Amino acid sequence: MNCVDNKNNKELFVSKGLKNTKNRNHVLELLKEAEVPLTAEVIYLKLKVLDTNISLSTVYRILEVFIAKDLVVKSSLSEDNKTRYELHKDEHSHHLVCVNCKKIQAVFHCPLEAYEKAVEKETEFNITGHKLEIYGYCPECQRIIEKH
Amino acid sequence: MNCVDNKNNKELFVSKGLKNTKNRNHVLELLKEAEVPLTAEVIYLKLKVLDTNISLSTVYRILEVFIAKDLVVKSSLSEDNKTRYELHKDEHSHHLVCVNCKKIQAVFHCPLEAYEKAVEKETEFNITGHKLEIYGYCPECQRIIEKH
DNA sequence: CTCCAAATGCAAATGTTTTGCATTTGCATT
DNA sequence: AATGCAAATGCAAAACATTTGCATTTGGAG
Repeated sequence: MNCVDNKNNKELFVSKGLKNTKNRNHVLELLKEAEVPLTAEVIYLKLKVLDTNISLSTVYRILEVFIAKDLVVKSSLSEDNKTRYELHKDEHSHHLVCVNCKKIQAVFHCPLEAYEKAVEKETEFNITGHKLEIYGYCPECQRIIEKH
Repeated sequence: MNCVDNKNNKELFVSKGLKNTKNRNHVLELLKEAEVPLTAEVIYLKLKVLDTNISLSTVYRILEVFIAKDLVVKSSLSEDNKTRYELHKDEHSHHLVCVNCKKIQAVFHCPLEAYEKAVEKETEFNITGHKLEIYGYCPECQRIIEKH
């Protein structure tokens, strides 16, 4: 089983051949709670605040191994040059990014299955996935901008 | 008019309030010829070869001003950490990336207009655009992998 | 409890992108 | 065509994000 759905962390780590460490638990918990993809630095800072002493390179290494084990995916085709990370879930969603305040919000339902099949036919690629990000102005920023 | 379609460079620069410089012409030409988004470094190296002496920071600055004037859009692939740049065209396309050899190929036809409208309704965002990347194995890599 | 490979922390190295500043260039104006 | 000035450029250094080397610590198998 590839995805992080309903499983306790220890069981998950063991099934992936990973040691069950404090740091990995913390990072995984943060990612589970997160509603949007997080940068390595944000993870590092959040854990610093929660007393935990983790080093930034450990955060990167944990994310790297999580990716290798298909627990996490890199996400964000985005503007800033920071890589963001999120859990690899079965139910896949996309992100709506406010171009003004940069707020990120998840959008469920993805209309691309049929499209992938069509592209597969047209290009002879064997399609394995896609990333989609949608940009626009969130309701709050629309109001702010209208006032000017 | 926002997009780079049929216009000579000088006219385009003037209409955007930009000086018509040798470097900007070279960068714009390269982007016009490119079939896939280019990194700043690739642009720099290609121009070096073509005798032109440009500095890497100038490449970055030109790309920055082209983005500000809506001539260019960033289109970073999440896999590598290099930002890529391509012309902002009216006819919009997406990219198909081989997860094995990293080859990039454009896909025309985009099925997302209706979806954008639906998301707009659902979220009250005012949608301005999206980025889509599709991943898979290209025909050549499929063959190579089958052999093993 | 012991032991060893795997995980971690820290500092230094890398690779990409940005910035400061002195010099050059495009172009509007004589 | 010559002049002046803001904008553009080159180069070196700075700023970031990410990765790596190495000495130390830790999880968990035996």
